[in-house]
Amino acid sequence: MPDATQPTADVAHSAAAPGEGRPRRRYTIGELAKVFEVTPRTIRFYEQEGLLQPERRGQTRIYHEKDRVRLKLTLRGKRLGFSLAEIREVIQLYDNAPDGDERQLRLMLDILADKRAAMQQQLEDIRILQNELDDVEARCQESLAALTRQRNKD
Amino acid sequence: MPDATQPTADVAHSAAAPGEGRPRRRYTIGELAKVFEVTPRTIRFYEQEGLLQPERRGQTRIYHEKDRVRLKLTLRGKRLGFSLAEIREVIQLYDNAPDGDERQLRLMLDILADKRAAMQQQLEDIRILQNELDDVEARCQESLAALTRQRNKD
DNA sequence: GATCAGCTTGACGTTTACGTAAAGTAGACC
DNA sequence: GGTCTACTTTACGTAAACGTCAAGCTGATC
Repeated sequence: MPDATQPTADVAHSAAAPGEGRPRRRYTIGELAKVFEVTPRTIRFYEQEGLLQPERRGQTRIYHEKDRVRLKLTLRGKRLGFSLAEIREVIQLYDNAPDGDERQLRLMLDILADKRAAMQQQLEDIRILQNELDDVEARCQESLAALTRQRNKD
Repeated sequence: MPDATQPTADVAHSAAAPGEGRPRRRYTIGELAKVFEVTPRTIRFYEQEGLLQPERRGQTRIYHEKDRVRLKLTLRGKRLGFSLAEIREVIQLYDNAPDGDERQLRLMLDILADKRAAMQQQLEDIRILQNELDDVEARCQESLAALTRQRNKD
């Protein structure tokens, strides 16, 4: 099932560098994993698939806000049934502002239209499924009410 | 990507039995496959997974309206990122009107609430993703407009 | 009656998205 | 300096959802 749980995803832990204006939060892989309720393995895998590009301090990875946002986007995409490859596409859309080429821009707009159509279809699908759930629930409630009436007859 | 294409799924082919009121449509596996744009293999697999129970005429499968509806439901579920196991659950919810047991009924209502929560989360996810797409599109349009202005300066 | 399209059942292969275990490293603490 | 804990890479394993043969049956048509 597309998991309905969504993390608040804001932890206060690493310190701001002294004399620095913005907090400039940094995360270890374990912290991010805990926050989003995934395993470190998953996060490394996403990196391997080109969805994340954390900084390296020697051998260990250091994640910044950008990475956190990307991970969040990734998990959201997964809840919507996107494959990692598709999510990567979206991410590349997102931070490739193709300023130069007009052909590129038009292509991008086309792709966006496609994604938008997919979203639209999803909305429709959800609407229908919700109706079906309503249906089942109504029948359940009815059965339950019938049972209760039955019992009160005594 | 959750496929945005959705088949109209109404073909006129098999005949109604003579003297019968309703059309009583029947489908071969190939017909269903074509209508929904999946392979026969997929449909057999869904049967193996307990999502479909077509009639058998000797060795060959015969699909009725009920099967068509189930297949449609299944594909809709897939577009929403449900696993086949979860879809089977929903289907069982759908045609198990548990008239008898109160405990069963209450459990069913709980499960329904869960599914409903998942749907709700999906709606939220879609809303957010649509906003992000809007964002990217706006940037694209802006770049494009800038290019056009540039060109018109000549 | 041969051929052909479309159905059937195995059975093994493939992709995706990780899980899991092994073996090593690096910093913090006693 | 030993011990933890949390990180690292490498590598093999696995579940889900089919794809892809292979080999055979079956009804229609030439």
